[in-house]
Amino acid sequence: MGANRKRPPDPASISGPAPTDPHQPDAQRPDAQRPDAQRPDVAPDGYEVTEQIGHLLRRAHQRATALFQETLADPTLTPMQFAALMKLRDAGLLSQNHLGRLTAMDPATVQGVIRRLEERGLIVRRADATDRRRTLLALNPAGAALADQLVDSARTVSERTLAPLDPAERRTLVQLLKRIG
Amino acid sequence: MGANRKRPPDPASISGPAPTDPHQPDAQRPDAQRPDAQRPDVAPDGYEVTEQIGHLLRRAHQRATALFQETLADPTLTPMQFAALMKLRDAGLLSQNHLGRLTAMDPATVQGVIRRLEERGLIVRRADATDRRRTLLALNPAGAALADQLVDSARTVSERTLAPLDPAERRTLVQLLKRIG
DNA sequence: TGCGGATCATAGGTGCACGAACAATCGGCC
DNA sequence: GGCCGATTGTTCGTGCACCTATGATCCGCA
Repeated sequence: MGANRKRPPDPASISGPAPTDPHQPDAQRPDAQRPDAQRPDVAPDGYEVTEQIGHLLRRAHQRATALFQETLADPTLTPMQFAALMKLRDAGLLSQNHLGRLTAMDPATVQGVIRRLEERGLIVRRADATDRRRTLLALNPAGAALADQLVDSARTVSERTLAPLDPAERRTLVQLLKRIG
Repeated sequence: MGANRKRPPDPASISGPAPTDPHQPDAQRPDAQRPDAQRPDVAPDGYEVTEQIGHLLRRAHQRATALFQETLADPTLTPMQFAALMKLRDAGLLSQNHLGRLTAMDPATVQGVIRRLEERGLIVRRADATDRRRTLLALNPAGAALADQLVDSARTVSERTLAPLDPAERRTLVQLLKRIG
């Protein structure tokens, strides 16, 4: 994520950086044979990074994030900012650490996410009277309104992300991901 | 990723930041009811961020990365550095952009990854004589040796990541991810 | 031959992710 | 009542991810 999120994205582009193209001319170019013929040009064993589960998860997450950016009604919100917003919408009031646990964010990451949301005037922070270590977070009216307003397009994000799959496959994927997540 | 990758991780810990705990006392604390009773404490509509495909992919990728760090024989290598190493092992010689396409890395990201690999003395960069825009990349002997040496533990990473699933489920997950990735 | 579009590498900027280290505070237990 | 371990939030440092903008180079085509 990150980057310049100040401009509505091109609705035509669906991709992240590039779709892991399987084979381009490069490796077959006349002078690209190998450094000194010391390396074979295919894996000596069958290991293929691109086929590994870690890489596939990264790719899928990459595409999901790209779709989020180009589909959400407010393209200036990042996925994590949106997640924090929605969790606060449900919970009403949360400490930073608890928000982090609910959204699987590191405390140090929560720090940055809520700081930016506060700077944008979407949430308020106040000290917890009963536990002076804590900072309580809540949406302010602007944040609450924005949250409500974005739900529809957020559903579309999920819809578009799962678009290549039929309903049964979608359920299967979700279940499997929950088990390895 | 990132952080201090200078110390072997605790083999007991398998998690990322925290397992998205469903409900902790916080939201039910006496004073944590709601700001001014202006927000209900459950989603007014049925939208649950944590259930969305984007969040599940992020969580799964998070765990896969954590397992990578604590399983790979060389814990100082990041997933992307490792991926670059393996792709160069297969291809022998690649331009930076082509490496980026093969591994789904943005050109700007490739920049940083290969710079660090070069600083560690694992790869060499030289100008392409036939196309002066390009920088060709190749493993040097140290990089080639390291790459060969890490394959085994890399297989273990995938194995551990998929551990909760039986063989049929693993194949299903991989196929579904390829279709949405 | 020369021009315009495409490609390659890079720099600068923002945001997420996470480990480590801190200071303040809380809480249980002697 | 006081100490010690745990929790909370923060800062710092590193790395990935991606956008924009630039300059150099390549290539097809008139």
